[in-house]
Amino acid sequence: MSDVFRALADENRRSLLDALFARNGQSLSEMAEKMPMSRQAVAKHLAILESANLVSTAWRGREKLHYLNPVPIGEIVRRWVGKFEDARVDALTDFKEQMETSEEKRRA
Amino acid sequence: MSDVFRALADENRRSLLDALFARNGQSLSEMAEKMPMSRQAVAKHLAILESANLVSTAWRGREKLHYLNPVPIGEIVRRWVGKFEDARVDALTDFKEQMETSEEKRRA
DNA sequence: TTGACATGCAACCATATAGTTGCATATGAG
DNA sequence: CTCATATGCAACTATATGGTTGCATGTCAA
Repeated sequence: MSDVFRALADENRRSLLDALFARNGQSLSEMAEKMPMSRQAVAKHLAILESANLVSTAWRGREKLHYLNPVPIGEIVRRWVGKFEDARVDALTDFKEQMETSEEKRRA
Repeated sequence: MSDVFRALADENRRSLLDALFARNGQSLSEMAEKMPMSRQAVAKHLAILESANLVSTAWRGREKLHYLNPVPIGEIVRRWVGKFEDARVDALTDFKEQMETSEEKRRA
């Protein structure tokens, strides 16, 4: 899981996912052309996405094709984030109560 | 948005969010006690969470209290991740088709 | 077979990040 | 007032990260 967040932390890697979202199954060179960096740099980013299981790859001859991972990647993130989202309203309540409490303390 | 992912990329920062989830409105020292690092290190992490809008703070006297941000933080992440999740089934289809295509090419 | 193309591997570099320590400042308690 | 507590600020360090370049390897095509 930490791998997923780390992988998503980089803007360039999110761009790569966007590119695959636009057209799935692209080769490394293909993706590298659109990015403002060397092919090797892109290869590293894709490797990180792959090891975070956000992207899976398949060889076709000498080309390495990249696919948005068919595994429900989002679930991991959503589950973790969702936990906090569910607490949202309570948190707001806590926050306001706390603010009021400190107000009272100040006046006291 | 990139700030959010970057902020979440660190395990220690996720722990801090967990700690606030367990008990909202803790002071810096309070949170630092539970973490395996100096108070200053924790302060930096909390500052990052705060600037990513994941945590908001309020002073009560000399204590700085930390709250899970009442703003729907999850929305950002969920929306972004959800985009890819929606593409999940299609991606799987693409992937399989591509595999089969390369099979055929190989046999040809 | 030979050459061009696609990728991988390794060394290297600059900067960002996560941590430290030491000291300064502000507030609450006695 | 004075002292302890809570936090902030700044300098410094080590390692991680994102990028580069050069060369090796593997595969398709003529």
